[in-house]
Amino acid sequence: MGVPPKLSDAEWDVLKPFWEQGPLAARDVFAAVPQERTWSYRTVKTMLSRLVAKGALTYKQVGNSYLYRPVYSRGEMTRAATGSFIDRVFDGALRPFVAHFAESISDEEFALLKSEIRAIEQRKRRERWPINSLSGWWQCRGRWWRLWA
Amino acid sequence: MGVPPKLSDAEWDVLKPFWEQGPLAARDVFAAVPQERTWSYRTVKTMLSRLVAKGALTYKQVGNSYLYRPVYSRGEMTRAATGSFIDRVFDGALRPFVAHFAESISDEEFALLKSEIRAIEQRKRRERWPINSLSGWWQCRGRWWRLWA
DNA sequence: GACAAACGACTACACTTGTGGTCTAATTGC
DNA sequence: GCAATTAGACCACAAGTGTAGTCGTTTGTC
Repeated sequence: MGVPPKLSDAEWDVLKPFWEQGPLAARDVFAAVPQERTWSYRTVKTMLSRLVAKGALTYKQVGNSYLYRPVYSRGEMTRAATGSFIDRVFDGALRPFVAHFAESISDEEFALLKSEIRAIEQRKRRERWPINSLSGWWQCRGRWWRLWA
Repeated sequence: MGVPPKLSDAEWDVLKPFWEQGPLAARDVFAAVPQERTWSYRTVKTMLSRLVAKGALTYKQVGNSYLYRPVYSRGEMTRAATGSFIDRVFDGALRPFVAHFAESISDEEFALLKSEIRAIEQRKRRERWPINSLSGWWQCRGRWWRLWA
């Protein structure tokens, strides 16, 4: 529980792979981080520790390394981020945000927006973001480890 | 010229009054800043200097004080901020942003969004944000000063 | 003309962020 | 069993941010 913490730019890049790939060890995150970020492995480690300190990640010891896992779903994090962004830039007012947003996009994007709206209207389904399909097991060092008992 | 700089949370609060009220002196900004910010006048001064250093404000000496003026319009700043936000949180992809956004809002907000879209579709006007109506003159210390010759 | 008020310049200082290094203990390969 | 690798713990350091203080000069007021 609690509220999703605010993340910096770099921290978002560290967190995103988790939502796509499930729980990861430090070395996996290092491999998954965007190439534009020419980070050293150490830097990734620092990021992970900070994200744990902030409450965005938890970890579980597996063998002699940590397997990290996000605390919040992508939906929760983006919802919080979008909210605080609108607060900061638009004083929390949705209307100018929408107005500005809808105006600054291209015609194609605008068409996309409309069709998206229509689609959402029709099927009001949840779970648009792929939720980590955690199998509950993880292979490492030739063994299988049980996760999140 | 140039690209709008990135602003911190507090800096947005300092900049907003300019777009609503036109050029301001430090004391006016101090008066205009949201009350939640229980800033000292000194803090506002520091913010102003930093915004000048960042290229978000310019100033002109008027009497013995500075009259500050934003370099970019609100539209330019919000466009830049929205872009970098979508980059950070949604990897620059508009579609998930729209999808997420449209899904996380309430029914009323959703209706508002649709009506806004329809309105925008009909009158594709520019200038949604009130542009500073700079008179070119400013009163201070009992005299009128010519601005931005 | 003197003095207080106001203003800009410069300084301070703790916290966060971006980036990465050292040290030591555990693990693994041979 | 021992050396090489790898992991986590802890440390470093510059830039940016939030918040404000001091100092010297200008200016409005009496």
